[in-house]
Amino acid sequence: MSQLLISTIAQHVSLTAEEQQRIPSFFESLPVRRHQFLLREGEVCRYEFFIEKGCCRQYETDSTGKENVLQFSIEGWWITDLDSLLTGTPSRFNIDVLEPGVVWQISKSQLELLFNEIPAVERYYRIISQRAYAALQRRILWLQKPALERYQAFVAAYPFFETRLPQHQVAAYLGITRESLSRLRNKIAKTSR
Amino acid sequence: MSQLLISTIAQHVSLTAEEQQRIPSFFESLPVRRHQFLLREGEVCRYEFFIEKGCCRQYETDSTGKENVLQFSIEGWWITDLDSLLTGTPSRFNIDVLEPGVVWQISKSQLELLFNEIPAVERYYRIISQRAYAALQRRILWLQKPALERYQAFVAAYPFFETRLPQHQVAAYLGITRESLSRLRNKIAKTSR
DNA sequence: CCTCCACAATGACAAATGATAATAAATGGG
DNA sequence: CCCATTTATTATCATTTGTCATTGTGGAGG
Repeated sequence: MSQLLISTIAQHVSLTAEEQQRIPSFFESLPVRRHQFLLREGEVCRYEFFIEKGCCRQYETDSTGKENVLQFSIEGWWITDLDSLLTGTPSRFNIDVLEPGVVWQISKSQLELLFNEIPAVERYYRIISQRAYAALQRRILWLQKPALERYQAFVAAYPFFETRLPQHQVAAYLGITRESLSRLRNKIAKTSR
Repeated sequence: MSQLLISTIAQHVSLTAEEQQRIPSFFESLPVRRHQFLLREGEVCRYEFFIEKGCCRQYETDSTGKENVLQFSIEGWWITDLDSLLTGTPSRFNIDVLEPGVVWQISKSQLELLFNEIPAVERYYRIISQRAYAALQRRILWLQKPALERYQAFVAAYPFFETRLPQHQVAAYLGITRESLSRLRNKIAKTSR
């Protein structure tokens, strides 16, 4: 039973006891190990994933082999390639597991079914979609600024990632090299003492 | 009569003749002059804007006074601060007019009414929302790359902006200085001959 | 026709960031 | 607990990008 899935949804919309009981039945849960792929570049994305425990990342590998991180996702967050899922086109992204844990997956058709059966979930989905859009906009504005400000904005917005993610993953999210990030952190540490 | 508004929507969904006639009545059209603001930072955004003619930009002014462009919008495109519009919170953005023209505006309540009366428009709205989301994702990946690649990706994706926008506006969109952009263009011109 | 102003290009220099390499430290899996 | 692997730091040097100053250019408006 995923208590977290229900409580996460219930944070934004009201659910009856019966709805709370039925929702998990639309999902499948799966344990995931480190380095496991939930989606590979070139595949069509078939699921929306809810992270119950652990940590995942969505990234592309560019022509030079560099990995650019689009998103991280931890307990209580969702992750998928929405474009591929909705249009049925092959994904440009990989989604893999950084920390082992448990994810709940739901297919496109089951999701539609769930929306029809429990409209509150559709409402919840609209709310978080809108938040995700606003988050992407903020991110674009960060990326138009120098590396130090990007990093500080990131830490301010997501302080828990600071301790949880390897630094080179953070660097790949910020669009800088791990060496640059190391220098920035060193500079910050110096000026603060 | 905005033929462009109808034809733009009809590109993605089917509309009856009667629907085509009714849609514009939910909007107000207004001529706009250069430098006019459709939205100012600190205001709550009240409208979604459809550009019938002309060109607008959405941007923030950061703490150093630098203007960071989030979006450009031309004939057949939409522009608004969705977050402010939906949540009723003050906007961090300005939307102003780069080229004089005509825009059609629709309030949140009229938009909801329109969705209820003509469901095809709601479907259209979902389709373009999804496209806008995918476009933001692509943009984030561009911004994680060096300036030259950002510029080339921009030109490849939106060749018509290349001739239409002042270069310093493009630079503010790419997150680089106008001087850097000028250098990049110079380098490209040299290598191509 | 002239003037003002927005826009673009360029050079010189400073600062930030990337690339490479070497080393140290931490961590995960048997 | 140990070892292989991953991760982080640091130094050096090259490249990119930003800053500042100057000049040129074209167009809008008096």
